[in-house]
Amino acid sequence: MDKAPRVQEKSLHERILGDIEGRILSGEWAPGHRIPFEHELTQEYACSRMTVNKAMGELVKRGLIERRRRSGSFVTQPHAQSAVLEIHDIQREVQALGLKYLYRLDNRQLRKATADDRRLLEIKPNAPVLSLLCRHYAADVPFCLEERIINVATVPEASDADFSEVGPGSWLLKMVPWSAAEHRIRAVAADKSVAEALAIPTGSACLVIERRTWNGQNYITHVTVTYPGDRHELVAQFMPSQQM
Amino acid sequence: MDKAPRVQEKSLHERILGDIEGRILSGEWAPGHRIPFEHELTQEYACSRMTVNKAMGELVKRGLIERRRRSGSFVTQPHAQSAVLEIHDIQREVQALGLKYLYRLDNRQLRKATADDRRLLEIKPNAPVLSLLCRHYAADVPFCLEERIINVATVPEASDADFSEVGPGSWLLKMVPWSAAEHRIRAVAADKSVAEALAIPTGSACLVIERRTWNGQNYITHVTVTYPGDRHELVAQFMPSQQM
DNA sequence: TAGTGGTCTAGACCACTAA
DNA sequence: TAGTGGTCTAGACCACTAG
Repeated sequence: MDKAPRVQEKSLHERILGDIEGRILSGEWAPGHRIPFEHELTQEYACSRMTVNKAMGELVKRGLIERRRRSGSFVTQPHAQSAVLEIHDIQREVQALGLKYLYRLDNRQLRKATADDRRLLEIKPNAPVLSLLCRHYAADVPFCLEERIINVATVPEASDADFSEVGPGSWLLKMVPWSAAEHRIRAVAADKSVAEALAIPTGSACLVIERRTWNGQNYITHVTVTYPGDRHELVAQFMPSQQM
Repeated sequence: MDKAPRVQEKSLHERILGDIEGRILSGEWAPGHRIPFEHELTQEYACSRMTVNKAMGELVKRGLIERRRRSGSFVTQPHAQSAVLEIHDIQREVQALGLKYLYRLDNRQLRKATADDRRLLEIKPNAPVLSLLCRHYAADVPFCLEERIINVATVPEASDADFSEVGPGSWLLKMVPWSAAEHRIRAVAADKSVAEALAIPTGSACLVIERRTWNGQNYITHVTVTYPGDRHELVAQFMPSQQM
């Protein structure tokens, strides 16, 4: 079959996807509505079933429809919001703000895992961990405080790195592949030591991001990053999925 | 028996996807590495190009590879961490904790947009907005404070709803389709009015989530939810993208 | 210009399940 | 049992771009 190659047009499956998504988001097709069968769309768009199927598969991934064999495809009920939160490397983050970046290592300690370490990294007693305390500065003002433990068994090279020049976050990102991370985000009042480290009043509101990174077998590292609340903000963009 | 086992076997494109993803995450294929051409994978897996192509397309969406015509497909540089942050309906959130949920509307006002409203919703001067102030309780203790404005032009039904029984969040989720949302997350110290509303000391650290929801054409609503910092935590799980 | 990926076709068989 | 979606095939043409 010949096709008219028109310039600068969306591909057909994108157009089908967009049409249906538009009808759902506009409310024209309410939750529960059965959308046309693949073979009907095949006729409507004068294309093969594979092309329709690709669009439908994407709608499923975006959570807009559910498909049931023998029944058809149905607009889903409104779902919980999920947002994509981008958590950047701190150095990049500061430099993206156009500010001078400075890193400083305050403490470095190679030791046996404490009870806390064991809980955070889920490792055995006496397993070696590298404990780091460091600060990141933006324009010579403390930007955030980083408290990190590294599971040395999973990153043996870490025990040789001194982290006096390069932050452990950037170093790990380059050295270690990881496959999953858990984040916890909360607000806390700065205690005395945090307040001193960040040069803010004791009791100030701080945004704390806790992150634990997993390589598929073990936890690699646990980090707590504390930002002065009035100087930092996390931005998350909801997207149905990835754009096509 | 030669018959395939009842165990749910992955489809072929999922297996290809998993194999390649595994090699990338394990570091076997470092960033910049060129992965086999489609026609090579076609031979390796003894399948058609479409099947390989489906897996490759998914790897692109997950941000693990980049593809260039005439050059091939390459493992991308380590990317910024992105995490999927689920933001739930507050009622569900409280009930999921096994606590009694109570909702209370403190203030409801239909008015012309102020300068602030215009900035937040990107609407014209004097456009009508519905302004709501309400509180959510868990086990009879204030759980969070919700300050919301609704763009009445996009949700005319809102001007008739009184929101004395149902929270505007749940109501909107049911009534209005939306396609995008922006979130801002920060830590702030409770001012006097917030402190009173949440029954916490003035100056306490609070986690603030600001969200603006878009229907593809206009902003529908802007909401600021304030949680006492010591009673709430956001949890985000990193995932490469959507699971297949 | 040659080789890659992007897209699409016109079928096919199968698994699942509502009727 | 019949009809839906899930997956796959063995081609094809085209756009893009490195060489």
